[in-house]
Amino acid sequence: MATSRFATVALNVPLLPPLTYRIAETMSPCVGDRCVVPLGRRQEVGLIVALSDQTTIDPKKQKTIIRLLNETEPVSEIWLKLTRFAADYYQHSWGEVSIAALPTFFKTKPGPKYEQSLERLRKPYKEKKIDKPSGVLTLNDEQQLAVEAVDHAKGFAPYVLHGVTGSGKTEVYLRMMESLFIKKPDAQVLFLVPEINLTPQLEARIRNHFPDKPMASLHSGLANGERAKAWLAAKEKRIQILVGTRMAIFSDMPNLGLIVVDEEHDLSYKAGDGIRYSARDLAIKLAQLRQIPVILGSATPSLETWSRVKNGHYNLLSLTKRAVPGASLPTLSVVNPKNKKLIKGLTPEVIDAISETLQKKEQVIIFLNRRGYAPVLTCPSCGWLSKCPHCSTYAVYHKFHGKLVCHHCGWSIPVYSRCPDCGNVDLLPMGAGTQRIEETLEQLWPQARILRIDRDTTQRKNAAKEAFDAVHAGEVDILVGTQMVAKGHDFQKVSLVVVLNIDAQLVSSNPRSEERAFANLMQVAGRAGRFGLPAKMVVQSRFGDREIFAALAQQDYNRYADHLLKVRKEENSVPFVCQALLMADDANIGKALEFLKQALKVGTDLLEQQQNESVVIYDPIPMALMKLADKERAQLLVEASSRVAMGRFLRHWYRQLCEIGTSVHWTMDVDPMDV
DNA sequence: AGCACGCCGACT
DNA sequence: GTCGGCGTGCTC
Repeated sequence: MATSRFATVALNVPLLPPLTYRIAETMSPCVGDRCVVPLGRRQEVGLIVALSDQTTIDPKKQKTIIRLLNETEPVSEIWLKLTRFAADYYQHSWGEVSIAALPTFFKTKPGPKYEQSLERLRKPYKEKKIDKPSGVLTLNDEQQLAVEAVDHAKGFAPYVLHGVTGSGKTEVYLRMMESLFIKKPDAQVLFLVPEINLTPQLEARIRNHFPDKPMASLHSGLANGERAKAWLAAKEKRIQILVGTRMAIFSDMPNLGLIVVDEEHDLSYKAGDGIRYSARDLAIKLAQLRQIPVILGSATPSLETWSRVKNGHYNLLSLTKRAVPGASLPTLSVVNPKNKKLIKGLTPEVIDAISETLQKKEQVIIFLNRRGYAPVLTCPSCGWLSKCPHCSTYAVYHKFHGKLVCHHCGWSIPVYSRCPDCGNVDLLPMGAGTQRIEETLEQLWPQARILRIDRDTTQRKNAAKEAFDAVHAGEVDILVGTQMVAKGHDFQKVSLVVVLNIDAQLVSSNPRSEERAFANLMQVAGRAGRFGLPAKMVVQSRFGDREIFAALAQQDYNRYADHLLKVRKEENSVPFVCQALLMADDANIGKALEFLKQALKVGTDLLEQQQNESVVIYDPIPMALMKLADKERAQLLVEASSRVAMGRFLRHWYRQLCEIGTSVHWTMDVDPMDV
């Protein structure tokens, strides 16, 4: 076979399509190989995406590949297709996406110890101890049906596994994997999870179930070397099961036979910086490219996913029964704190319910989505407020560390002993976070054993695990914390769940906010009454008559999802429209807005020229959190009636935006989560 | 994105 | 006279 003379190379450069390089006589590269090429004055690692015998490039411009990096197999054609799709969809160059998708080791120019490092990466994983061989659980009929449906699937087959908490979704995933391995013993499985440190027992459970299937995990908590190792092991088929966070979607698994996206509604699947991709959406694309099944699992599927079930694009697998025998739903009561005598923010109903539960020697969970002691510190004499100097928000008072901390930019300062404006020594915390509730609980029930779980108490490695273990062991009477208290743990003796301060999420301007509130409420409700104890849930809210609480009382996701879809349809909101967000930031909001105004003008002209009537561009507005880390931010919302129309517009618009070329920094977010 | 080139203000 | 500010433009 004649060797090609030119290679087209994707490089991590914005806007730039892959560039064509000469191939030295001594090289015989493949599509998918990495290489080092000259680019301007520097040298970069690129990815060969095509080979050819001729080129239209001016010979004076032509340069030659410096080094071919083919000590590892080239990336697969499907991997290239996936990154190319992501590049087009999220408006970046192919090179930006494909190079960024590689672990650091594979995208940096090889140093003198490159070969040794590669060798080290290929060292086999240490055999992990198996705690106990897992017993064979009997599946109920719904679970059995779900497993069989996927077992019989041919080619690309997207499924939604909708199961209430405690309905045994994990067991179903395991059996789906099992039946794949029976048919194809060398198959690979990609198992995506939102955050790996909150699911420590999941990995162990998979390992116990498949003791002879090599497995690895891939997430941002790993060192660069570990990431490269897992990536390479997946690529070289030395592992068959990869459990990972969103970044794992860019693994190249040649024998991939099944993708699982657990808790598919979770926001962490959407990348918030750099290339803002959705790993869940790319998982669908990848399954399509590989012609395999993909399972989106959740107790509260996102409305995007639910609407695709409704219009027949995804197959629904329902688990309606709690797999744990004797498990019951908590009875819900919503208490309006308005006009009530509150004791440190707690209504009498909540206080009584806690006392009762403690008397019965059962456990209480208190869910409050706000960490710290108080969201703001104030001076009653002059009105001073603890503003963050770098953001348009307040610094949260953390009493135990004696600090004011900005939760947005991380700025922190030892707390003032007197008001910095007027010198008054009596500064007053306003509102309550988890720390303050913990303190209140200690005062009201001095004999109770209280444990707080939030980002502040779980920073240390294993801290989260130890805390949850303590709850399991029954060493805790009251567990108070943020969303973390709601993440999949089987607490035995919880018979009361209290929710404080959910109202902010019910009156937000973000259309997805209420949907998220519901997911949080359902999840935390699922913690109670797992083992036959009659359980109660008390929510403090001023909006007790809303549909959300009626649905929550019945644990009826379908009812609520259908209701929300109807509302969204009437409002012509997501998922009935596609959105993209253009965000600009600058030290000065005026400059950011000025850029967006130009962008609006350019976009409007473009739409006219395209005769594209299915796209609407709204006026630029300052963002809700206008100032963040000394940058003032504004945004421009674009809505389209279809992805195709949106894509057509964005592609041209993006080019023109680059040509505007102001000094203002800007980014684009396709399918944004925070509008 | 880098990294050059290039054309105007304040410095040894 | 040069050092350096960041606007503009290119990278096979």
